[in-house]
Amino acid sequence: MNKRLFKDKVYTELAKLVKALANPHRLEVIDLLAQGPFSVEQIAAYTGMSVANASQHLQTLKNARLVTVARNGNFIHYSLAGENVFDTWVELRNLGLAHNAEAAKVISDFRKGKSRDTDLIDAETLARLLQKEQAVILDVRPEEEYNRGHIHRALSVPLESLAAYLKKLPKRKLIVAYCRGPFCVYADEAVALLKENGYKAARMEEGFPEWRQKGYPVAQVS
Amino acid sequence: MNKRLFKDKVYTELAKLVKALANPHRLEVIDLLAQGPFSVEQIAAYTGMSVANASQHLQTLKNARLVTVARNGNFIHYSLAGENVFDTWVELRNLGLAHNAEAAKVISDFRKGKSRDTDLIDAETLARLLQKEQAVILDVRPEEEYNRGHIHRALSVPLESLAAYLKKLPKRKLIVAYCRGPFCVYADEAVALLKENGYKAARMEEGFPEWRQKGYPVAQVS
DNA sequence: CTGTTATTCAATGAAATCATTGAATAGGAG
DNA sequence: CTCCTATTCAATGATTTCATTGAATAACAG
Repeated sequence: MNKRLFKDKVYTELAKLVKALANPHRLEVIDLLAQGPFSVEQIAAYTGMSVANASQHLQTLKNARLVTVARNGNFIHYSLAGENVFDTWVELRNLGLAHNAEAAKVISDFRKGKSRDTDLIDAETLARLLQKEQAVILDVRPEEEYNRGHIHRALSVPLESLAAYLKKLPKRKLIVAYCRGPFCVYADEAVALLKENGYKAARMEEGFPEWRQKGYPVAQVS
Repeated sequence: MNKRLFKDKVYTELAKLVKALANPHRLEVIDLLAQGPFSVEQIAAYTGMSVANASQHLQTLKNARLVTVARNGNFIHYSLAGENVFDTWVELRNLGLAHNAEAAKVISDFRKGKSRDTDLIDAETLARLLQKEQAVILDVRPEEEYNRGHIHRALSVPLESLAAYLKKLPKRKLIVAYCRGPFCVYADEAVALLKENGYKAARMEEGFPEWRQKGYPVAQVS
């Protein structure tokens, strides 16, 4: 076989894979599916797409073998096709944040809108605090996602329940909120609310999937 | 700011980055630039593009901050914008080979065309052989690339010179050829030629950039 | 079986990507 | 300054991507 023909084929095949990732909606879907399986309807609702549109994007992800399908009664649940799909997404995300000043700015602007100085701690720091029992950890995702797996000792306090839950929290300890990932806004809103009420609060920069990826302690059914 | 608007912005920005990667020519350019800086003319020649077309693709890579530009006399040299660009490319490549059976097949078919049973060894194995001095390592890339950096103790034997070089090689030791990366075909052709002439030969699956990425010993001007 | 619900499919038009062509620039050589 | 060469730019048409719409499937409930 011709050398050039061979290379054309190889890079074209790889480009197909990358093309399947090269769309904002599909990236968001992958980010969401890192939490676990979701139905088309749920995916559409979470990402603000019409169901038909979500379905189409899911087809292209499926054709690229990035997601897998499982029928569950009347529903069809999509999941990431493997650990390495999430790993690649994280790699792309980090590259984007490092090289695309615009993306980094969008995030920091948004955070500034939520509270004057947002305290951010990374997974490594939180792991240390957890070990020394120096922090209360709040999982502010929907309870369903908490039930699928969460940081060891984290409490499930979905954002809607936080206001009612406030008085149960200690004022002296640091309250750390986390949610799905670095782009998830629940944690930012939780921290803002906590601070308004005089608590010491911070958000973990990453989300649950990153925590698990790094091998820190989790509680998980499976 | 609206939550959905924020997410749209973030994922759109990231998708721009991924879109810049989502093209066979641009992937090949990144693979090539992993060897070091090249001029537009060289890039066009190596990848089989017209100069104008290569230039356009380089512009989109530049706009995404994936490559950097440096003027050198009359020429303009493009380089990868950082270590992590190569890391991401490797991640995407691996994901592609793992999830896209078609891509894996194209490669294995091509290798089968070169020799009955292609002996492949990975960087880890070669590192062990190198340490025990049990292999002769041939760098079959163009000499210019060898000069920029190569595996410790590797000999520069560009493919064209291999036939003339044959008699200097020992028949008892294993001869390991490597080139730019897993898609580089020089090494396959070198191994085929070596085997035809009764040598024990294998190719290292990865290329020089991967070897360096993994932290194995290199000789390098810097 | 019939009706219901979740999902997919097919068709459409708007927008973006791509390769080619030929002209424009910008810097070095003489 | 003028010529030369490497690179970029602008315009064109072909192809692909994308969201929307409404119809088609496929599995479950009764």
